[in-house]
Amino acid sequence: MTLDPPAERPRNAAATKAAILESAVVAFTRSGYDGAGVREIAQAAGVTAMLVNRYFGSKEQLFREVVDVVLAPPTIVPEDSATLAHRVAETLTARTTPEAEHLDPFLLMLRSASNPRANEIVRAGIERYAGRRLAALLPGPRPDERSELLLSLIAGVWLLRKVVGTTALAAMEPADLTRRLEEVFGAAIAPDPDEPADRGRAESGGAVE
Amino acid sequence: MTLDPPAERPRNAAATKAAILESAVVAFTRSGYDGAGVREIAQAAGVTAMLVNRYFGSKEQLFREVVDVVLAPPTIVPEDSATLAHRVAETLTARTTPEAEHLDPFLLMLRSASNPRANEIVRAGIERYAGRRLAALLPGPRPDERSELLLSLIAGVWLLRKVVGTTALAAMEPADLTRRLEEVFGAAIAPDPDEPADRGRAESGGAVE
DNA sequence: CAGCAAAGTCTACACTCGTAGACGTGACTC
DNA sequence: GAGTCACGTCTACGAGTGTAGACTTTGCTG
Repeated sequence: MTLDPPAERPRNAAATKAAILESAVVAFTRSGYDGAGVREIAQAAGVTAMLVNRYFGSKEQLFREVVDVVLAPPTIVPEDSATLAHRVAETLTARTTPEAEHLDPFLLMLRSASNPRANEIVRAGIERYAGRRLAALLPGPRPDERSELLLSLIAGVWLLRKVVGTTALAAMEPADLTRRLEEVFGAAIAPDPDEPADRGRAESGGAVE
Repeated sequence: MTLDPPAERPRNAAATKAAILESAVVAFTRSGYDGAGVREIAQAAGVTAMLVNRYFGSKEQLFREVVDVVLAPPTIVPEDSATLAHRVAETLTARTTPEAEHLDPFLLMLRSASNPRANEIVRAGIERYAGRRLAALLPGPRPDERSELLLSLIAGVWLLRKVVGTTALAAMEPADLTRRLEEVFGAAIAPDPDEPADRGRAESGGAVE
């Protein structure tokens, strides 16, 4: 758990700032941008609310840094695009079981979608990190469209299975769900469903930097 | 548009209550449960904030009625399960184009997901209306699982394409998106991907490993 | 036309939120 | 060991929220 009891930290700006940031990640992921209060974040970090604004300028700036921190490391680490659908399906299933308490970036996105400012910050982050990184793994034309489509499907499963918590989907047998999601994701990222192959073929293999 | 200018309505309890409810549908769908204020809802209906509580008891009760009103009519009206994937894909694509301003129940769900109370109300509504109705159309075993899975995928597309607004997905060619979504949805609701057909058929024994 | 219950409004309360400025206090340097 | 500057806290403000009770006005009915 990331719930430190007030750990009597000696005075250290860097450590305190890191503690606040970590606490903010937890709070924003659990309650969303509007749902998490500055005082609550500060208390979990063992400081006062004012220090949050002193180090991060404002709640919005803090959220911006949280999004960066959370989206920067690769969430999905696929080795090759062949087994991508399977691996994503497997990971997603595991992280969205009722018992799991994984703090996923998707939760942060879902729970902050109601606030327009936070939403815009998340959108920029998604495109800059997850979308681009995923698109680089997809062969065929228009990889960005298929990568964002895959992200959207993943987000949807997170939403209904873990946030909203609809019963049938939440209680679904992991093996069954994984197998079915693999089919679904495969259809989403397949190079071409049935359209002629000449459209936008030029950029195949164009690795991003 | 549902934005009435204060239309000088004569005193009529039923009409006023209906106006408040309609205004609440718009406000909650646009801003979510927390984002929409009682005063704002009342003003759009041409009344004072107090009247809202007088007629609906509380904001939460109002939201409950809104969810009922919004989820009761069938959003997706498929004739048969064969063309279901295609029709859903088509409708979803049309409603999530950047130009469209359709107030969809999915938006209400997405934007209210951050609030636990509202979330629970939405969950109950989804299961009671959309999930059950959709499941009735799906042949094969465990239709509830596949119906909720389809709903989750739809929600995900709504989220990224219309709420978050990621660029590639939002700008995607409607025909391309429809075609691809049809494949995806087809994989989600297909009676059985590759598992033997005897599983889940006889659930009286409950021998699910 | 008069009366009266219903429809609608006004004022106000208790609370939470993010944030600004003034004020202690700790740890490191000479 | 004393000075000093960064680190951290305290008090408080202004705006916003949902809601309760007392008040006023309207439309219907006799």
